[in-house]
Amino acid sequence: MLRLSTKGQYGVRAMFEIARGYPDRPLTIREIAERQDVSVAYLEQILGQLRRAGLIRSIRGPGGGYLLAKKPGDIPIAAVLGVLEGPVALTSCIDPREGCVRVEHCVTHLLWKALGDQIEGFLSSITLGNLLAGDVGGVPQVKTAVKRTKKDHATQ
Amino acid sequence: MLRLSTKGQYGVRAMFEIARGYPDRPLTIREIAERQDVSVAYLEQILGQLRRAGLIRSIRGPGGGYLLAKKPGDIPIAAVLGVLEGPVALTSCIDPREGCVRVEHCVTHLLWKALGDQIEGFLSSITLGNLLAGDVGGVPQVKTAVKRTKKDHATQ
DNA sequence: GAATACTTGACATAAACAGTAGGCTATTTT
DNA sequence: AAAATAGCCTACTGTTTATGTCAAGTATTC
Repeated sequence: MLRLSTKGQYGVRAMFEIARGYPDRPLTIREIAERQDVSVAYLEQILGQLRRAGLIRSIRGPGGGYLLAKKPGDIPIAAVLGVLEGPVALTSCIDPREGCVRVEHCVTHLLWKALGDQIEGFLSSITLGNLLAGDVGGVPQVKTAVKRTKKDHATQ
Repeated sequence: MLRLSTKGQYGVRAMFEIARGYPDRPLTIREIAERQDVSVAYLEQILGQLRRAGLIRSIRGPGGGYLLAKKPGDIPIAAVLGVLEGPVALTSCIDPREGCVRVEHCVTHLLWKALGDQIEGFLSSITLGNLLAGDVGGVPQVKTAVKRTKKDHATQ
């Protein structure tokens, strides 16, 4: 369940490659494609989206390529995925572009909303900088996001 | 990004309806279908899977219908979705049924793994019982799951 | 002005999703 | 026993989305 599209995956991996060269060395599409084993043509599409969104910038002509538009630490994974796949919207019920016709009847609405926020929060908390440093998954398990009965106070 | 299939959504909603009748009143497919506005034929498939997985049990003949096989508090949402959609596997890289050919090269592997665990943990922490009680999303934002570098101390 | 590299949009294919259809079996009621 | 009720099972199909490919063009540098 909940599979991420390859587009999103490739996008993140491409950004990672570009980040490695930051700040001086522009990477050509060809280099990225080879290192991450993705077709050049497909990458063009992906990088195009990311560029238009302002996450990277391109330099044309010989010696050109792609560069990050900001510092790696300022680019959360959520931003990359947001550009390539739109907002986290587990159900059409939640999607801001559609809306829920039956919010008040929809018991599960809150559930999907909460999970979506959880995911969004997680992806926002991790930047390309973290990825470069290998700073991922430091906290294996997070406390439950359910408010249990009053007596159980969050220990953290 | 990360859309949940309707099958999973319907499944959870159906389980919720069944849970409302717990423990005495069996619900017919027809009732569930009407209340949750899903086709009977489609629901049959879904409930069949849930039944074979042991989450619900059925009673045939007049007066029959579906009942929860356990207490609502013992059925986490993760179990329902797991049956209907398989394990959380954001990437084929993570899917236990496929496996990753390039684990050590795959920088993002850890990232997807961590996110998957996060989601799994969340969905495991919420049961049908919580849903019945409206106990969802009590904690809107969870602390970041990334261990930041020492110099950048989290301001919040 | 030639080489390099990015830009754009149309198109092809395959897989997954979402749902339908139809017939069958079990149980209860009359 | 017959009829009515309710679940059980499998196959099929239309639609959408994902995943790319291809071809032709534009900008920049050497």
